[in-house]
This record gives sequence, C-alpha cells and structure tokens, in this order.
Amino acid sequence: MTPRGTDASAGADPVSGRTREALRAAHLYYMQDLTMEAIAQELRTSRSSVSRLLSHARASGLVEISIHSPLDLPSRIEQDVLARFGIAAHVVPVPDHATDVDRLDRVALSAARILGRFVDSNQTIGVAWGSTMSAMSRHLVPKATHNTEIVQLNGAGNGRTTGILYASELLRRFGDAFGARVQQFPVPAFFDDPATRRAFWRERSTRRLLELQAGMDVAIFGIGSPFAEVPSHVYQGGYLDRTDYDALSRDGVVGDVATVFYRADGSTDGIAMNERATGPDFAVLRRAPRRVCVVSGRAKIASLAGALAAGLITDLIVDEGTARALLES
Amino acid sequence: MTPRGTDASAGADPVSGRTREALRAAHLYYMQDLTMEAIAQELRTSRSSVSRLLSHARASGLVEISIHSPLDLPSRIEQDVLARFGIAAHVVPVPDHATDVDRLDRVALSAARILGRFVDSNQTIGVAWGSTMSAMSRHLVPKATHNTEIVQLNGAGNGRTTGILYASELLRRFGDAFGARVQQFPVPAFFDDPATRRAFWRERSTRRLLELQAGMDVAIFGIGSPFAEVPSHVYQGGYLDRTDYDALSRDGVVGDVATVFYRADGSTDGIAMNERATGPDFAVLRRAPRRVCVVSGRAKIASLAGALAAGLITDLIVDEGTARALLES
DNA sequence: AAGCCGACTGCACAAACGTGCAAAATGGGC
DNA sequence: GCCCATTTTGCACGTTTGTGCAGTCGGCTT
Repeated sequence: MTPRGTDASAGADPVSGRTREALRAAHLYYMQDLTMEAIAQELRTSRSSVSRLLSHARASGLVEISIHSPLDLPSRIEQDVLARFGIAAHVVPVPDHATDVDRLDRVALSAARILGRFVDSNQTIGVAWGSTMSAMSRHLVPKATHNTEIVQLNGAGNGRTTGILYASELLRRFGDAFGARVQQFPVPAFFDDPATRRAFWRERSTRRLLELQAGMDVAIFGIGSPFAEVPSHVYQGGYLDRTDYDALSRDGVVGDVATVFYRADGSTDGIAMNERATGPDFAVLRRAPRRVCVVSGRAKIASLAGALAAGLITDLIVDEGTARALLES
Repeated sequence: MTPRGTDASAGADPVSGRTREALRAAHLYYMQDLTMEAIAQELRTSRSSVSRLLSHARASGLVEISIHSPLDLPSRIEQDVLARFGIAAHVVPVPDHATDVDRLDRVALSAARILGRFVDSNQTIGVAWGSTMSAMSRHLVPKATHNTEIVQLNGAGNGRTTGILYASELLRRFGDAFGARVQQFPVPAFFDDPATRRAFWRERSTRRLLELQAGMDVAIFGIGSPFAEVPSHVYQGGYLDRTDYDALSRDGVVGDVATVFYRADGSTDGIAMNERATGPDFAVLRRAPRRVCVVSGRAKIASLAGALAAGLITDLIVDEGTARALLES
C-alpha cells in the first residue's frame, strides 16, 4: 500500500529539495544515530553525498549544536568577570601555549557560532572591521531574520589599498548570513584633514548613515591595540604613519574601537586623531543596548581594560588566558 | 607569566571535575572544530577518553543538538496533521520498508530526545508504560529540573510476572533523567473484580495518587492496539485472557491508553473492562494541558484515530508512514 | 547546435572515531 | 594499612567519516 509515496509530489517542488534532504539526513543522523552509510541507502545516494549534506546542514544553521553549563557550575571566570565588570563574558577555552594567531582563529570561530544569539529580526546591527571581525565573518552560521540591517561602523579606505573591497566583503558575509540589508560606509578610515570630515558629516547621505548608527540595537567589534607586539589590522594596513603614531603615543592612547582611540581610563577627549577618524563617538556607541566585543591575546589586555573603563562593552567574547590575565590586572 | 595556571586550583575542586572536562571538551570539539586527538593533548589524556567524554556530554544533555526547519518549509505532513486534527505533530522520518520493530525503536529514540521540550520544573508528569515507553526510557536526555514529580498513570502488575519491577525501572529512568521524584502506583494493571478496585480507590494512599494524576501538567503515553497483528505489551504480557479479549471485541474496542479502552469514536461508556482497569479516566487525563502521545507502525492507525477522536492528544510523535496513512484514513 | 561553465556525484584513500579488553587507579570497608 | 570492588585509562583494532579528484549532468551563451 502507498508504494513510494515519499516523493509523489517531489517533482512539483521547485524550492531547495536540497534543504529538504539535508533536514531529513540531519534527523536520521542526529536524532536517530544512523550511520551515514545507512542514511545513504534511505536517501538513495552515496555516503559521501550524505557527508556533504550534513556539512551543509550544520553550516547553514539547520542543525544547531549548543552547550549548556549545568547552572550550578558556570565557568568560574565568567562569574568573576561579571562580578568585577558587570558584563556577560563568554570564555573560549584555548591552551596557554597557543600562538596569538591560533587564539584569534579559535575565538573568532566560537564567536561566529554564538553570534546568532545576539542577532534578531527588526534590528540594526553595527559592524566594525579588522582581523578579528574578518576571521569571524568567514564562519558565521546563517540565521533567518526579517527587516534586519547591517551598518558599517567606520570607514575602511586608505591611500594605498582598496580597503573598501575588503570591508565590503566582510559586511556582505554578515548580510548574507542573516538575510539582512547592508549599509556600507564608503569613506577612508581616517580623513587627512578634520575639516573634510566635518564637511562630509554634513552630507545628507552621511547623515542618514549616522542616524542608523545612532539607532543601533547591537554593535559588534574587536579591539585595536596600537602598541602591542602583534599590531592589529589598522596598524599594519598603512592607515597610520609615523607622525600619527607619535601623536597617539603622546596622547596616552591604549587602544581603539572602530578606529576611535581612547586612554587607559576610557577617556577620549582631546585625542587629535579622533577628529579625523570615522568611527562612531563613544556616546553614540553606548546607545546600543547590546555591545559585543570579541578579543583574543594577552597583548590586548591593556586595550581591553580601557574599553571596559569606557563602558563600551556589554558582552565579551574572549579567550581563557586573556580573561584570566584581565582579572589579575 | 602565570605558568600552567589552568589547574592551579584543580585539586581544591571536589565536584565533578568530570563534567567540567566534558564541557571543555565539548567546547573544543563542537565550537572550535578541533579533532579529538588535539583535544586529548590539551586535556592531557588519551584520544579514547576524549571520545568517551564527548559521549558523556551528549548523553547527559551538556551538548544539545537541535534541528530547525526553516520556517518557510515546515514538514508538509505536520502542517496537514495540524490542519486536520488541531494538534502539533513531530514526524519522525523512517523508510517505508522498515520493520515495525525498527520503527518503534527509531520513533522512541527521537521522542526521547525531544521530550526535554515538554518537561520543566515544578510540574507533575504522568507516565504510562508499554513497549514504546520502555524503549523511550532507555534514551532520555537528562535535563535538570526542580520540584518535578513523575507519577505512574496505571498499574503494571499481573498474576504471573512482576510487572511492578518492570514499570518501576521505567519510572526510575524518567525520574533520574529529570531529577524528579517518582510516585509509583503499586497495583495490578487490571483488578479481577471491579469491587476490589472501587475499594482500593477509597484508600487514602490511592487517593493521594489519584489527586496527583488529576493535577498533571504533562502526560506521556503510547497507544495499545489489542487487535493488531503486532500486539502491544499489554496484550502479550498475560494481562488479559481469552474472555477479556472477547469482551473487548464485543464492546467494539479499538485501542487503549494507559489500559483504559475506547471505541473508534473515542467513547468509553459501557466498556466493562474499564471497570477493572487502573488507568485514569479520560476526563481526568484531558485535564492535563499537554498530552504527548508516541506511536509507531501502521498497525496502530485505527487505535490512534480513536485516541484522536477521544481528544486525548495534544502533541503527537509518530513515524512518517503512520502519519501519512493516518491522513489518508 | 555546439560549447562552456558551474554544480553535483561517486570513488578511493587517508584521517578521525568508537569500543572491547586488560592494566591501572580510585575509594570505601574492615 | 591493606584489600577488594568498582571505575577509569590507554591501546589496538575495525568502523565510520572527510575530501581531492575525475567524470557527469543541466543550464546558458554564442
């Protein structure tokens, strides 16, 4: 009775039979513990295809894997960070001997996978750029949203390379992952002349973007550490010259968020470079109710502490060693 | 600086270093995509131990794997069941040629894994018994709850075997999985004499249990199908004799839920056996806001249809073939 | 119609994984 | 303090899974 009723109407279904098969494979694999071999038989395909189907199911968010600490033993470190700084921390375990490159990759990967918790429909999401954000962007797990908007926090152009392309690719990845519109910010990272910036800021197109930033629900950013041994993207990319460095040094700068510089106490007043920078004023940034910061590496501890002092962060994703060192500082 | 700070205080931590390690392994494996080999090095143990740690993490609910249909393509069948019967269906994919034993196992496994959605703190959970419930009980994924109570829906003793042990084992598994108290119902499945039952029902200890049943938040049960080729547990276990069968047949019975029998139209009035049965009256059962039924196999379609007619079910977990056949009936 | 391009498939191999077993470790009980 | 019962560990093996590659299919262009 009802022979091969399964795909009676399969031909009539134009949309993504792919997704449908991926879902079925996921059920069979994750809910029923069949082997891929067995699933291949049920789906009349090869084992390798099932493997790929399952990869697709994971990468596209059909399958979600989450980890719950039993509530009685939340990570000690996360508790301590909450107690001391009043923010939610997500500590990523990384062995102490890992290189900074390793650290960054692993934190970015973890961050990408939990980002879905922060993103939802009808939101405006501010996104910065840099090596951390770039690594994250390559591992985002898609999540369907409606009417969500990704807005670039700061310009990415410079005299030499077309940072624009780099940033737009990064933004595009975020947009794709969440089915969101993307608002680029096509300006250089730093203007040469503060006056040019002020002029630009009066342009209607710029003001529209600044208004979007002012209404952000979530901001996502890394942290720049100008004087660390492993310089952040901004400091390698030819965005700053010798003179700029000296100025930052004189002003007592310890880090930047979206190319806006700050001191160890979190203050920004009188830092000349900020007159030429394109990132949002911290007062604007702090209007976003959720401000997610992704950091890795001990080199960034001073910068991170400054950002905390400035009250820029509500949710911190950080590697274990850095979190521990932060608590000891 | 801070050399091997990792386990500086490990010795001072008496509680489940096991769970802590499992969590860490899970992070590394599921969030950071490390291989077990790499994790073994980080945890200073063998690869096999990591494999076991991860198994433990999954089986104990530290790691949760869930599958989301994109909202634009929920299973067609689930939609149809909702439209026709007004209940939420969870359809478990099973190939058409699977044996009924296979079907039952696979449905029970899937059911066990989604049961967590229905169970929460401060609830009273009614649990029946039978081959389906038994298979489920072996795969429950633990979930921490407080003040939750598991209450047995119907007696399990019979003249020959100590069904009591069997049922109590089943109940215990539910209790363990949810950290809940367990209320056994130490009576036979059927009394020999209706009068004995009535007497028993007046006992204080019995009344306490019946009150618990009356206040259930969730009921979980399979479906018995007395006249199907593959008889349910109740019908193999020596609970009924020839005379009983004939009586059921004469009364037009098509199935039972927790040893209470009903006809195709869902009615129970005048079915003699029910005078001697120990399961809850359907009026009582229907007071539970959530009533989860787990069924598999085409043989049970008539019984399932009857239970639906009786309005016993709010959430149905069922194999694909049976769901399809139900819709065609 | 031929041709090109990208996406998908199955094969074959290497890598990663699960599990029975014996040895080692742990932790009460006397 | 020692001993036995139980649990945990690492090894070795067989199984299961990921992936580069070459071949195929379908759609689109010229």
